[in-house]
Amino acid sequence: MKGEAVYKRTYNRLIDYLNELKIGDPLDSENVLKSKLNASRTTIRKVLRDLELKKLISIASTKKILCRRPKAKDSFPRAETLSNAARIEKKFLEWMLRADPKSGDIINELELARQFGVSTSGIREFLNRFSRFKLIERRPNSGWCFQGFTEDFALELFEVRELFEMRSAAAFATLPDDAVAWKELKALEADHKILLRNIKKDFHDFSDIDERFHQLINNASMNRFIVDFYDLISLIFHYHYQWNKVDERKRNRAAILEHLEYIEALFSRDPMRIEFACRKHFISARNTLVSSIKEQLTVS
Amino acid sequence: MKGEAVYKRTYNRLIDYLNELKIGDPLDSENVLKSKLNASRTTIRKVLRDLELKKLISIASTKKILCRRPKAKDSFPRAETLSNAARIEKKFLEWMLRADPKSGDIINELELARQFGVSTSGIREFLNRFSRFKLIERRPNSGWCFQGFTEDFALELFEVRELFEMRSAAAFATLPDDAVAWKELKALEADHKILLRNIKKDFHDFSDIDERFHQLINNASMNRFIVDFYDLISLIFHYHYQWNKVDERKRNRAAILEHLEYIEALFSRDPMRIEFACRKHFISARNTLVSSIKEQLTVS
DNA sequence: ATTTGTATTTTTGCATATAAAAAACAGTTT
DNA sequence: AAACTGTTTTTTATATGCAAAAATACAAAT
Repeated sequence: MKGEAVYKRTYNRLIDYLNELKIGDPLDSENVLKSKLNASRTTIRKVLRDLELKKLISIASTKKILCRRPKAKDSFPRAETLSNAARIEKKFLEWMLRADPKSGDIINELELARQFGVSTSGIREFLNRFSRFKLIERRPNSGWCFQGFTEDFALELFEVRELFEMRSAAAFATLPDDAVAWKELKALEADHKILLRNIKKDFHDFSDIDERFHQLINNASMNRFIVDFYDLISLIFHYHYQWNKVDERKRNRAAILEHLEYIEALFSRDPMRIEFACRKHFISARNTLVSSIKEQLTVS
Repeated sequence: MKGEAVYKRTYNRLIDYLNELKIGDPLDSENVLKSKLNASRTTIRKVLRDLELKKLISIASTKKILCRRPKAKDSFPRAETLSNAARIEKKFLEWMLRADPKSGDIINELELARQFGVSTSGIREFLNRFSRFKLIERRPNSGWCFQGFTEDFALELFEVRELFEMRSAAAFATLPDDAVAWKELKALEADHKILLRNIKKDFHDFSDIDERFHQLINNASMNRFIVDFYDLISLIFHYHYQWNKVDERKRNRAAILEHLEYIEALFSRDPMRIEFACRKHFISARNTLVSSIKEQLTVS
């Protein structure tokens, strides 16, 4: 009744591990595997036994050796390695995109459970965790009320985002010269330039690079609350990118240019320049988000 | 299996309602009672039937009338009107104060469930909700790891708190003259002055007035994320006030004076004065918190 | 000292069961 | 027909059950 996601995940990891070996090579001890694969010895042992049954390895009391190269189909499908909780999260986000619930809509645990084919307790636990994003609100003894991704929501989100990132960017500028963050920023700058050259076909890749960039800056704050808040931003952007396709290439190109200016400002370590570039970027990012919300509202 | 907290709470509320009536008066209809007492009609009906059995009221198909005045012992004890979830929260906070878990300590659901005399699912749901405060962290397939109320934690908390409140205070200053917040601020100012006069005996009341004051300011931000963050601040202060008793009167007196200066600055609507007073208050508040954490560390 | 075999105990993750509460439905009465 | 009450259906809050995974223990082997 617990699902076997951990077992399958560990199994796949062990296969990946075997792929690094040559036939005849000995495997690490159970305890070493345990820490390498991040599972309990109990699970490791179960996997090892099953791999022996499949003649992938041979276990002779003291030494385990690889017998044949694993094939692709020796692994479990990735979907089966997801925990129930992860699966529910995925389904819920997909459902949100499809059903596009509006402010005031009520969601009910039983209905979602039926729709997703999982138990109510799973749904309940997920909604409880998800509520930290303030997109849903519990009504005691009744259901959950959808708060809607409204213009107000976006503006409040951006207010905090800007507040946090201005602070983080300032902190970034004071990092010591040998901090790894500078190297990562250099690498990101290069990636931005490459993407800018290939913008015609690769403009979709921006969302990824955008997240990496802002996350890098926010991490410089060394503040768990600021870093944590970026989870919400990521979620919203992931969600929002799904429906705002108009002018995407043009918008992304403009954003890359802003990022490059922002990066240059960071390298200059000049607080005024940083503040200026950061604020400029946020103004256009906010406008993009807000206008796409308004569009969405007129569509539906 | 659901507990009868809602029933008992509604029962008590209905008793309170009856206390407003004279013997022989008719009660409102079920639907009116439903909205007055904030419960479903189902629950209202159950309570009404039970009150009839106890001869407090008489129900004649169409009209319900009060038969005798309710006595104090007709109500249920307040403790029984708490939901299971609320009870667990209370117990957990008490437990935290007593056990004073340190960074790295592991808490386990089963153990807490046994200790609190509730089911593991109740504990699990609570811990899930509580984790938003970042004081505990889930270890998948293992327990929960206590993060500890360390100096770092306090500093990060204060960084965000200051960032938010500076913003809120600035927003407060731009509220229109007729906003209720100004009246509430006036009232709070008076309360501060009264408390200052009676500081010798009433210094304990400061914690309450402190929360009201900062909450009022933060509400002016009109930002759900900023307002929400104050839940964490409240929790931490409630928790922290329990063990830092040294110099409490002196500290509170100083804080009241800072508040009064801060309030005056708000009334002046001068951004510079506000920023100055706000920052000054936070510096001493942070020092108080940090030094009491250090003290706590040396004690244990 | 590190590994493994084996057995046992504990704890987690998830599903299910059930009483309480809410919501929906259907008559009545005014 | 609007407001009220009686009845039935649906949903939530919580406890319980159980398989999977983790943790523990210890002797035997290298």
